[in-house]
Amino acid sequence: MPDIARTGTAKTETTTFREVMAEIVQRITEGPWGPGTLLPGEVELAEAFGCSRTTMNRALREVSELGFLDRKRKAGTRVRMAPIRQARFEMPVVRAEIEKTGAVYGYQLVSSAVVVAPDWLRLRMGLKARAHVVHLLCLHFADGVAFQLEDRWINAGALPQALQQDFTESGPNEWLVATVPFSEVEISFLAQAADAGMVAHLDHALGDPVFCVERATWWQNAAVTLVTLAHRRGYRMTTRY
Amino acid sequence: MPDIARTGTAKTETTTFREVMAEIVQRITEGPWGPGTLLPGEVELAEAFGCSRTTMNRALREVSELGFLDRKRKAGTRVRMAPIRQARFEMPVVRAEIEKTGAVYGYQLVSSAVVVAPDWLRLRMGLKARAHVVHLLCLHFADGVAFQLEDRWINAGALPQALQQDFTESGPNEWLVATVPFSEVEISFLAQAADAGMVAHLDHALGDPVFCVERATWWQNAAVTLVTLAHRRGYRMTTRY
DNA sequence: ATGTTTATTATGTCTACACATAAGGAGTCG
DNA sequence: CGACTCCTTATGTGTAGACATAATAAACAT
Repeated sequence: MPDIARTGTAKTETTTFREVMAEIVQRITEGPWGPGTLLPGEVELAEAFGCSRTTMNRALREVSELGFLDRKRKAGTRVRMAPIRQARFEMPVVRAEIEKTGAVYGYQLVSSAVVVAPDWLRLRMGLKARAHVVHLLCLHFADGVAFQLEDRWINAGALPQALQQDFTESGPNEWLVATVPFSEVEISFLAQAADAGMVAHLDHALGDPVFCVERATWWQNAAVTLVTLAHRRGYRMTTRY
Repeated sequence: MPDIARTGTAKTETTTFREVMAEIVQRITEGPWGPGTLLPGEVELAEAFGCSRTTMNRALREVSELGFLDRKRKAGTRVRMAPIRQARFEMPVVRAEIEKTGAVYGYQLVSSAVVVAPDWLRLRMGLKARAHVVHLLCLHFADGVAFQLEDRWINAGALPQALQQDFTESGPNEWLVATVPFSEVEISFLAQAADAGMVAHLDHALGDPVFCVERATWWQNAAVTLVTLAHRRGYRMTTRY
C-alpha cells in the first residue's frame, strides 16, 4: 500500500473552495494573472472551474482577504498592484510563547504598589486627577533566563478588585484576561533605550536598544490597563506568509 | 422624521450575518458569554436568531476569525480565554504611509553598488559563493525630513534586470512589486543600535535605539531581496481594534 | 482497568436558487 | 457639452437541503 501524502481532500469528486483558492493564488503569483489583471466574472469562473458560484465566491472572497485581490460591485475582481499589504502577528500570552519553544516558563513579581497616577499616565489613559493605580513590575523567564520585563499599570477606579488581587504567584495578564472583558485595544511596537529597570532585570546595558510592545486596553470608554513589555537582547517579532 | 443612526442595513426583514456577528461580539464582550463559555449549537442559535444555519455559520466563522471564538467539530464553539491573539498590521508602501498623514513624500538614492555578497548575507538569503547582489541605500522623506532609511540587497542571480534598472528617481520597492511575483515573505520587527549610516541620514546619535523592519522575499525557493527599513527617532508602529 | 471499535453529533462545506446593492455606462434633456 | 436618469451587470448575501469529517462518548472486548 503506497503511502501517499494527502493534502486532506482527495476522496470527493467536487471541487473545494480551497482547491480553487490555491489555483487562483498560483495563477496570480506564477501564472497568467499578473498585477492589474481583471478577472472573469464569478459565473464564468465557476463554470470554468466546475463548481457553483457560491463556492467560487467564497474562494475569491478569501483570496481577496489574503490581500491579492480587489473586488468591487459591477467593476469586477482585479489583481492588486501591491499584493499583501497587511501582516498578521500572533500576540500570544508570554507563557505560551515561551513554552512553545520548549523552554520552561518562570514568573516572578518584582514590585507592587498602589500609587496616585503620575501626570503622563493620567494623560495617556485619560484618568481623573488623583486617580489611584496599581503599578506592577513582573519578570517572565525562559529556562531561568529573563525573557521579558512587564511594566503594568491598572486603573483601580475601573477595577477595584485589582487592589486585593495577589500577583506573587501568577502574572496580572492571566488574571486580567479572565476577569475583564474589553472593548478596545491599542498595540504599539517601538524601540526604546534601556532604563535602569531594564538594566537591572534584563541582560541590557544602560541605553541599549530594547524592543518594546505597549498595549493599552479600554472597556466601555474607561481605561483598564496600560502595559509595556520590554524584551531581552536580540529579540525579534517575526511572521511568515 | 427622526434621524436614527442606522448601521447600514435597515430595509430588509431578514437577519444579516453582520447583525448576528455584532450581537455575538457584544454578548462576548459585555453580555452573558464570558471567557470559556460553550455556545449553543449552530442549529439552535440559528433558530434563536431567526436565520438559517448557513448565515449563523458565516457569522460564527467570522467572529472566530476575529479571534473571539474557538471552534472544533463535535466539541462545539467556545469563547476564547485570551481573546484576540493576533494583531493585523497594515504594511503600506512608504510613500502611501507618508502621504496618508498629509505630508509631501520625497525620495533620494544615497548609494548604489553591485558587489559580491558578504558572508552573513549569503547565509541569510541562502546564496551561492561569489553570488552578485545589488546593494542600495535609499532615503524616504516626509515634508523634507528624513523618515526612513532603506538598506536593500537584491539577488542579481535571480533578478538580473536589477543590474540595469535606474533607482535614482523612484525607489526599488515600487519597481519590485510591479516586476517580481513572490511566493514567500518573512517580516521581522526589531530594535537596533544606530550605526554610522543611520546617524548620517536619520536624526540619530550613534547607538540610539532604532525601530527596524526587516523583510525577506523569496520566489520559487530563490531569495529575491532582503531589506532593512530603519525609522526615524520616536517612530511607533501602531494598530487598534 | 485498559485498549479498541462504533455510534453520535457539531461543525465544515457544496449546491442551486433568489433577491439586494453598488456602480459603470448608455441614453436623455437642457 | 454637461448634468441627470435609468438600465445593466458583477458582486454581496440569505435560504433550504444534503453530505463530509473530526472528535467525543459510549459500548465493547481484552
